[in-house]
Amino acid sequence: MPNTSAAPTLDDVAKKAGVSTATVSRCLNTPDRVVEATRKRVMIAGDTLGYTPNFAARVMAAKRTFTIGAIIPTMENAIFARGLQAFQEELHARGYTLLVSSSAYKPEVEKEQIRTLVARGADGLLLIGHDRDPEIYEYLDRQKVPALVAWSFQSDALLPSIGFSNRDAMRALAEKVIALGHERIAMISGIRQGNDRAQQRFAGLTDALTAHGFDAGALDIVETPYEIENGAEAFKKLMSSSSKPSVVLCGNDVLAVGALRQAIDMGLRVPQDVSITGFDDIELARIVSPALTTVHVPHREMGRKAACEVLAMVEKESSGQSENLQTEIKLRASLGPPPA
Amino acid sequence: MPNTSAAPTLDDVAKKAGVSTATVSRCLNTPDRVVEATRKRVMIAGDTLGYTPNFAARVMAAKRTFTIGAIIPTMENAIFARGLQAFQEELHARGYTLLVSSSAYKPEVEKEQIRTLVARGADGLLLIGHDRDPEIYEYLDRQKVPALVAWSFQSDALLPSIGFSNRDAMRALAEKVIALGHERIAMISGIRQGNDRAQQRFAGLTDALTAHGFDAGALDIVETPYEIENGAEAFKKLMSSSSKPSVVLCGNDVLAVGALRQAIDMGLRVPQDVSITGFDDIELARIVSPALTTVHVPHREMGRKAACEVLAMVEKESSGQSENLQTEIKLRASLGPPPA
DNA sequence: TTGTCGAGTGTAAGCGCTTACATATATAAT
DNA sequence: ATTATATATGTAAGCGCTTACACTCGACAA
Repeated sequence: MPNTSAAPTLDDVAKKAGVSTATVSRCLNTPDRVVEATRKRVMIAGDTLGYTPNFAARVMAAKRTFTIGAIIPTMENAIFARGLQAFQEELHARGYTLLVSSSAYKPEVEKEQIRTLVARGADGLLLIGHDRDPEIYEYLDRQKVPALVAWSFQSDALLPSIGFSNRDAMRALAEKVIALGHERIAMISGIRQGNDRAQQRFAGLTDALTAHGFDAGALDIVETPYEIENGAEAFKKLMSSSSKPSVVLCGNDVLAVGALRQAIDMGLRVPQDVSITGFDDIELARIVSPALTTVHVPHREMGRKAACEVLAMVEKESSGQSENLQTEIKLRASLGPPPA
Repeated sequence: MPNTSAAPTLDDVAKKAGVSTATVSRCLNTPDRVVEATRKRVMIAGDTLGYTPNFAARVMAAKRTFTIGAIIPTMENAIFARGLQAFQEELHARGYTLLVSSSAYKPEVEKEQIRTLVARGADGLLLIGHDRDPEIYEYLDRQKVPALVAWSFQSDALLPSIGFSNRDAMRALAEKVIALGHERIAMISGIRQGNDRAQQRFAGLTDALTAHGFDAGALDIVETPYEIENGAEAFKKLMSSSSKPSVVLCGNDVLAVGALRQAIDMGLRVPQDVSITGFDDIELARIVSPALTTVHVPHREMGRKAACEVLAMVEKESSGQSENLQTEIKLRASLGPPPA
């Protein structure tokens, strides 16, 4: 009795077309190995039946999913959106599908999601940043799932990375700030624990401070999650300290926008009374007024290159080439010389 | 010979623990059907081996994936982010995983992704809006995959929906605008083709215009993709028309922010010279200055309720209840009376 | 004592596909 | 005509898991 109520299977198509299951399978996977007439018959049978291959079955048999998993810290803002979009576009062009999850910046959530994606047969993984439980690296190794890190370049890390030096970028920005004459410098950082980008950005700032004879240890810094409101709150806190900063460097644009908003709400003029800088150069940075001075990250290039490299690893053409992309400082209105 | 190089399977665990595969499976799925001592032994064996169940195999055997798929038009801005986050949180709390793809507002991409998600065994689907090729509904029906629509409420649609009336909401906003005395009204709409939200928002505006004796046919409207730059460009175009509008209603906040930016760049004061409104009330709407008057959509509530309803459908407790959520007009600084 | 029952575990049959290998048929070379 | 070779298709063995069903064994009632 033919399979009627449930979704049609390859077997149904084979019967309908009067061929074996192998032939149907070949029509789908290696069409040039089937003669035109047969293929046509099979395709028609498939179409009339409304056949869609069962993915799980295919995966089991072929041990390949043509799926790449990506775990990003957040989808709530645009920080990773553009890069991920480029990543996905490149994957799609090469016949792969992207599965995305967000970890909400929580290491244990990330860990769980890595396992989930691997269990789902992801052929490769894209992770953000290098700082995580070493157990995870062992696990990936054991499962033989290639993984690549983005948004952070580190040549000596366990995983290859396509990214940029958060440290150098922040240092370069800090140099500009110092060159303008600022001496009362403060920072609003994201939570550094488990986040190497935040750590490196902080380190970049202290590098510059130290290089110019400042006491980096005395740096006024507030550490807070990457949300606009937190940026605002942190800014308020910094401005109420005894040594009001003349410039606040923020760990990313989201925090900077929060700080900016708060500055305006407090009646401060930016940059006449206080300067504010961001990091990442997301769209938001150009939208706010004054526009944010920030570090431009080549998101799309990073996403695209990461996709190429992950696929090269998956297809065993590469064991993982790292690449350090160039960032660029975007000087915009939110940064000016310190008040006289 | 034991399975050494590859990832450990349930069989390996069974051997190591000295039990049958059935028992290992039961330990994982119905632990209370296995006696304490055995279970412990199995768990230890699994842990030492670093065992992770193979998802595809599990799906094949159990015909359930505990996965819900969602296809949203874009991840590039925050329009769907908050609602999706709530959706995902609720799913996670109920033991389901969310798979997200974005269609870039392209119907054919959405179609392909629906097939992909179904093939991957999604137990249920979340879609945005009602306007799509009927073939898709037939397909979902045939595959017996329950689907729910969000971001748009329509009681007579093929699929149940948890959303709000885009038409009523836009109409209400337009009423406010008209009540302020505006007579030269223009709109920047998203692409309406294949997007019922855009269609309905447009219809809401014409409803209000008609109700107040305006000639809705003469409405100055620019249709453009939902990107900030497009909003800016559209605004420029509108302002160069013979009848400069005194207010521009935008199809969403992203377009409105672009328009606002452009207005400022053109030296126009908002709202003294021109008023601008948005739709959706994403974070951005409160960040820009002046803050955007917009329609507040209960994103989180919608996401959470959609999750509950999809799961009810998946678990056959419901055949799909629709719900019309209330929106609210947020009057902020970007809307004022027309210039004298 | 014997029989009944239920709890705990094992056996083995698939789930829907891919693919190595076997087979059949057509074509070319001798 | 015969054999070699290439091309097209079929056969059947899994992939790693779940689960219906069978089995064993001790507790308990008759």
